Amino acid sequence: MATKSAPAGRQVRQSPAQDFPRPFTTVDVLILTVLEDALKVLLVQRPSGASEPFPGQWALPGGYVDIAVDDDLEACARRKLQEKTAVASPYLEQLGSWGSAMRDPRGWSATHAYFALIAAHGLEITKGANAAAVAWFGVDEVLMPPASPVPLAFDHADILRAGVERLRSKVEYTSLPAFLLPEPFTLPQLQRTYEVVLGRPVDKSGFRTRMMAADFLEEVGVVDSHANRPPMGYRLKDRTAPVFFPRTFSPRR
Amino acid sequence: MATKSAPAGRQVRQSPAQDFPRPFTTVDVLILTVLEDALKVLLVQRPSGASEPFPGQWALPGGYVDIAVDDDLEACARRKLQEKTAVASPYLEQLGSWGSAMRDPRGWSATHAYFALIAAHGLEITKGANAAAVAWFGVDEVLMPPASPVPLAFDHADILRAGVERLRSKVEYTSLPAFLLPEPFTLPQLQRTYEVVLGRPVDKSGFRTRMMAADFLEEVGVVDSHANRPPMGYRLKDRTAPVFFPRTFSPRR
DNA sequence: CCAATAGTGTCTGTTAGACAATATACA
DNA sequence: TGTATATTGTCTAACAGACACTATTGG
Repeated sequence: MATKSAPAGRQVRQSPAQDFPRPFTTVDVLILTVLEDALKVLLVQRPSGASEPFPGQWALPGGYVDIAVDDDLEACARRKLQEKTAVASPYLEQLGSWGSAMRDPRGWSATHAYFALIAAHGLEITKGANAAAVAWFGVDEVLMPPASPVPLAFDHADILRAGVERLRSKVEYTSLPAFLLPEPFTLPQLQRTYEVVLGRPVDKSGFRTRMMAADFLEEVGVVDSHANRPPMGYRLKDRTAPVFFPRTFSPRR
Repeated sequence: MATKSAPAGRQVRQSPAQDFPRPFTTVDVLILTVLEDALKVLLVQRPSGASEPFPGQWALPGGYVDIAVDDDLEACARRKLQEKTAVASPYLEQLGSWGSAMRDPRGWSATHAYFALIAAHGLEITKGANAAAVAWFGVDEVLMPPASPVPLAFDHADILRAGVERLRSKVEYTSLPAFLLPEPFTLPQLQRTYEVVLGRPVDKSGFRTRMMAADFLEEVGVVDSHANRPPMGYRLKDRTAPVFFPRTFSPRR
């Protein structure tokens, strides 16, 4: 919001300062969901051409910023998200950036990582244009030490680890897990999602009072049940941002 | 509005997949301190050459990644930090990245922003190599709406705003302000620092029990005082990372 | 009736927040 | 002694955590 805008007309193509060789710039997206009571990440298989780095290995969806198409980094991330899933407007947050001389064998590169939370639903995963395989993997499996059964390309394991850590810590004091469920969802479902992400049980009564006190849910009528009391269905009042709880979940040790 | 001239002709050597024209890559550093009971940011004046963007305006210290010198993004940030201040190992955290077609008149660019917390002390600010002016500015002054008395170059006001917001929110539940003080510091000094960053008073007794419970301070002997009870001096047990408090500061409303 | 899950009530130990009281320096 | 700041103590209302209890469906 710098009020003074520079004259926009000026087109400098080659100011001396730009003689620096440019690193190449990519965007990677961490697409997370909860499926089968586990936190999962969407991975794509890299092309197998001999000149490609990490041929055939699994990697985060992503790729070069296309300055002819992408207005900004977030638009680029949304484009790549759209290419793999048909999800229109998921929760999307910038995770950080990773850049170094060594992370890509082709040269100095920097990637801007985003993470998206989506509802797995009956979601169709669309194969990439180049028919590359796309699939969900349990994050704990992918990150299993010391040797992952699914070794990721580049430094994508670092990025995944950072994303999962960020999610787990934010879940302690935000409503983020609600973005992992399709609407309408019930409070028991939401609680289960919290438990899956946190990896520990959560007290029912306390959970419910917390959620209601945060005032971010909207009743949308009871949902069907099979052989017991039918639960109330809810949806988010605001799907663009999570709410922050004043206290962390369970500091008890 | 993305479809502007994007000549793919800008050839880049190396492997085929990299025919994308590369955005240029910079790193900017938000150097923050508390001085004269106010949160301040270090700004540098841009060169005044006619071919330079935003000539003479104030900006965050930063610049191009030099792939011949910088091993990774953080090393680049530390280098730029070192160029302006002589501070060896301040607290340094990645803030985020900003990239778009419009933020720099010279073309599609992406910057990786870091923020550093340093003790102002009797710190010597070193003028840049090109003798550019360097100075501290109160962040509230720089960000004053609707028209800042110190309009920043590029989208640096956005970056500053994001950094200050991040700091203010983290201060609610971390020991970050301790990195803004020279060691040894006293609890009243630390409390004052919290109050300056948060912009509101903090209860003395509660503050102290909180700090002691977090167990991140080390006594280092009483420090001189002028005409009253001399306070205890402390230093950080670990200068590399802040501690997180289990609860936010004052949810009272 | 029972089984199973949804949802609410109750009790209790802990603690944040307000503020009062005390400690220690110097003049 | 008084003054100024540092540091500790006390009281209370609020609340998290544990868990028991009630509610509502189908069979």
